[in-house]
Amino acid sequence: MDDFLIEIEYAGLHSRIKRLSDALLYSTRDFYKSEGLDIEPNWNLVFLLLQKQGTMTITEISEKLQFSHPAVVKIINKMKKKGYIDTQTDEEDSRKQLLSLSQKALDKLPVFEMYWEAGIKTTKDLLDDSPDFVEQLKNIEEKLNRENYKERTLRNLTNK
Amino acid sequence: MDDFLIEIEYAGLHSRIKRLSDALLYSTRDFYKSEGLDIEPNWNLVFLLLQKQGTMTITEISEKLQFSHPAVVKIINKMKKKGYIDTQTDEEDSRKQLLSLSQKALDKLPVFEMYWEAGIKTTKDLLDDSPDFVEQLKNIEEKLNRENYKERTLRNLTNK
DNA sequence: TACATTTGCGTAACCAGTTACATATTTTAC
DNA sequence: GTAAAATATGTAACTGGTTACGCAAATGTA
Repeated sequence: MDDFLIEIEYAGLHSRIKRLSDALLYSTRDFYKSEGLDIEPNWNLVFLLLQKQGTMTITEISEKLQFSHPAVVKIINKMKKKGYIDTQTDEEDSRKQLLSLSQKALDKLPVFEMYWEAGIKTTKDLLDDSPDFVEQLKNIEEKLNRENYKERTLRNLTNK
Repeated sequence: MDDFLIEIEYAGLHSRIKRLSDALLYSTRDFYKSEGLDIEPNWNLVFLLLQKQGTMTITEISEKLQFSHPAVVKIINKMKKKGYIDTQTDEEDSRKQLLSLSQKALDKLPVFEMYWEAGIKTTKDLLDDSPDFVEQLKNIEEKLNRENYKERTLRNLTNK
């Protein structure tokens, strides 16, 4: 090989994870574009959520995905612009925007699902000789939920 | 729990990897800031490279890290602004900028290394009950190097 | 030797996330 | 019933990556 980030072992791990994440993201976007699909990465998450729940607010979605709410606002605004999302203000709480899938979204869903399925198939293929990856990723997520990287590292510093 | 991205299994994996990558990145930045360190994530990679190689060009660094060259330009410009990088133009090829660590960088290195070591310790702790994670990450990287996500997914689409 | 190609690097525009701040509305507490 | 606190959402500014484009210098080739 000759991949410096791998060479330096633990010192390169964060950057490798970012590199992987970016590669998947850009490649997914490229995939949708090359197939002429009017969707973007992450929209599948919103489709899935709204399909399941019917109607949700920005805050509910951001909690479910564990994204910041401005991130969700951005995603939803784009989806609205493409006509996939209907909104109405909650009658009992006028601050809340009730979001749901538009008719156009429902119509296109079967086609989108075909493409998303192909992506899932790819993900499974990528993992088929790494049977513990997902589980061990979950270990890491849980540890970081209990105590984040900064706190842990401060602790490691003072315990030198 | 109640983490939707985990619930939906393979459909949420890319976003989980991004979420993890972001969490590490932001937490690292926060860590440096809270300790009053004048450094940013990724700079350790440049320090390591230049320490090992003495002098490198933008292009060489971008190849080593497998980052795009504009990404490296941005990192180096920031490091220059803080006085950590000396540059001189190559006498044989005036397009090339020869980059090296400044005296200030060399002076501060021992302190920085102490902090980076604490980070590596954290990373090891995060992985200590996930002994296969790094190796299986490498499997994935290698697969994607051979054929990227888009190509794989196009193939999975037509082979339905 | 001159012209076409390649290379190095800088800049602009984009992208998907973040934090910080603002505002309007609702809820709580006295 | 009103003031204070909390909540929902929007917006601005930042970050760290990308691709696309441009230009100057070097290299290859007829």
